[in-house]
Amino acid sequence: MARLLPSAFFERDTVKVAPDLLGKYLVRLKDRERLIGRIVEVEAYRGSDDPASHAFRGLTPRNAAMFGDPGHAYVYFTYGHHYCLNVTTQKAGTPGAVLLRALQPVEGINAMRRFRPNVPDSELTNGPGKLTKAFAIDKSLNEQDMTIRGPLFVADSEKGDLEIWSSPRVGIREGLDRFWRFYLRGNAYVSKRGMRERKFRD
DNA sequence: CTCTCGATTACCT
DNA sequence: GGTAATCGAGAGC
Repeated sequence: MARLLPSAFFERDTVKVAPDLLGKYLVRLKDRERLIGRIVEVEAYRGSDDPASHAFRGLTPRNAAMFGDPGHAYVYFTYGHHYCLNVTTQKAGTPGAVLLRALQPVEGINAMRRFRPNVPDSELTNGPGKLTKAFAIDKSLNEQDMTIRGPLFVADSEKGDLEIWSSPRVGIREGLDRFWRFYLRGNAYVSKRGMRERKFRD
C-alpha cells in the first residue's frame, strides 16, 4: 500500500495542508476490514485569528487535540447526532485542524453500506457526518495518531493533476470572507457546490 | 446550575 | 425551499 503521510506533512500552516490533502487516502482498519476513501473535500480551521474555529477562544477539553501534535485525529460530536473528523496541523501548542468533509469510496464499500444502511452509494460519504458513520469513526478515535499504521491513518497518493477549487466554509456564521474550503470540483462525492466558488489551482 | 446553540442530516412541502 | 432531531460543550450567573 501507499506510504504514510509523515508528521512533517501536517506540521505546516493549516491553510496550506488542507488543499494538499485532496486526493490522499483515508484508511480505516476495523474488525479485520479495510476501508479506504479518497479525500475530495476539506476545510481549514486555525486558532485565535479564525472566529469560525473551535480553537478561537483558546484551549478547552473538547478542542485539546487541535493544540496537540500534528497528524492526529480531532473528533467531535455535534447537533446531538453526528461526529466530525479532522486531522490536526501545526506543531504542538499552535492550534489547527483540517475537517474532512467528503470522501470518494475506494475500498470496503460493502462495509460502508453496512454502517450506513438504506442510502444510495452516492450518499455514503458525501458529508462530514456521513463519512464518519460510513467509516465507523467516533470519539474513541479522538487524538489517534494518524501518521502510523493504526486503526485510522492517511496514505499518500501518486502525484496527479487535480483541479482544486475553493469557497467559504460551510455551516459557519463568521469568517465567511475566507475561502478555506477546498474541493475537487466535479467530483460526484463533494457535499455541495459552493456559491462564490473560485479556482484555487491545478 | 441553567441556558443556548452548533464545522449536520434527513425528511417534509 | 424549511425545519425537527437530540445531546453536550461552553458560557454566564
